Amino acid sequence: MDKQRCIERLEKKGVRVTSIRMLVLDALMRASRTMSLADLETELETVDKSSIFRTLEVFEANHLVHSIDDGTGSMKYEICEGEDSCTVADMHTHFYCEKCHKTYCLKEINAPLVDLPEGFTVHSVNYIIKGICSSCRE
Amino acid sequence: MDKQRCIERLEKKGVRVTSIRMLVLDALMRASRTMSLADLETELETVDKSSIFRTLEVFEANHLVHSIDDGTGSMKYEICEGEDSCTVADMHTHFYCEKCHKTYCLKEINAPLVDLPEGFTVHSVNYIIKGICSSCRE
DNA sequence: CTGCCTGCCGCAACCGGGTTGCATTTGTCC
DNA sequence: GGACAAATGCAACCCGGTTGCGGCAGGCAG
Repeated sequence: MDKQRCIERLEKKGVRVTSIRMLVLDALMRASRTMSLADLETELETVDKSSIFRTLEVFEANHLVHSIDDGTGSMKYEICEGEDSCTVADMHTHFYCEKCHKTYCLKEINAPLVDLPEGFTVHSVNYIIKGICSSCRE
Repeated sequence: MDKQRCIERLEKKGVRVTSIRMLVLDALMRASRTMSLADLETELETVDKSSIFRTLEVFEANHLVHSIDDGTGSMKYEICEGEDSCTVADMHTHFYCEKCHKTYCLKEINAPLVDLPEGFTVHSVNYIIKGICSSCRE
């Protein structure tokens, strides 16, 4: 685990450093894709799910992670790339594979933004494509 | 209630006509926006939620309605416009108001479709914008 | 008409993800 | 060290969705 890097990141956002926060942050940093609360629970056997849940709350409030609802019924969490907070323009596309049930981050593809009717204010955008991923179709 | 219209729609899809199916279909046809299972439960006081649930399953399987996950934790249902099944190209944008908690169908705005990396097959697209709707910002 | 069979429906119980209340532990500051 | 605040673990709860099962209704055969 890259202890130093975790501590830096936490301190940079003014989040108090604790052992659990290190564990959760590290797991998310190592993950190549999004993780659900259940994923984290499995990986961090010793940690209670409510602690993970509250940790994620804190992380999200401090723009360390953002959450994605991929429509599977369980929220996915992903570490924020930029050092600063994620804006609407930064939101990227996610792809949910209906076969292997993984949610991919297509970081290189920004979520498209359509024009809204008069009077609508945008806070966030959620763009999920469902289908079969490249490794599942053989 | 436009009884005749309901019967037509059901028969056209080969769905057996029952009183409950009429009620659910009618409620959805009258709705100007998406409805959740809970919304339907409230509107159709006399009908059990499991019956509504199973009715919606049948409707969805027969392309009478489609479901949208707006990220609020409760699925929304919306009557299919076209007489035939909804394709990816037909999917339109939805807008969730964080103040009044309603999900709007922006029928005139098709969901954008981005290019995916090699090997990914698209089945469906979910495009939700969250923010404040025009009637909530005064 | 009668009986059978299939599908629809209501009830109650269940499930899983998320959330909360509360007591305990940990950490910080003086 | 002591006091106070924050973080954590545990257990219970909540809510939307889902299922098992028994009862009912409607269509069809005899």
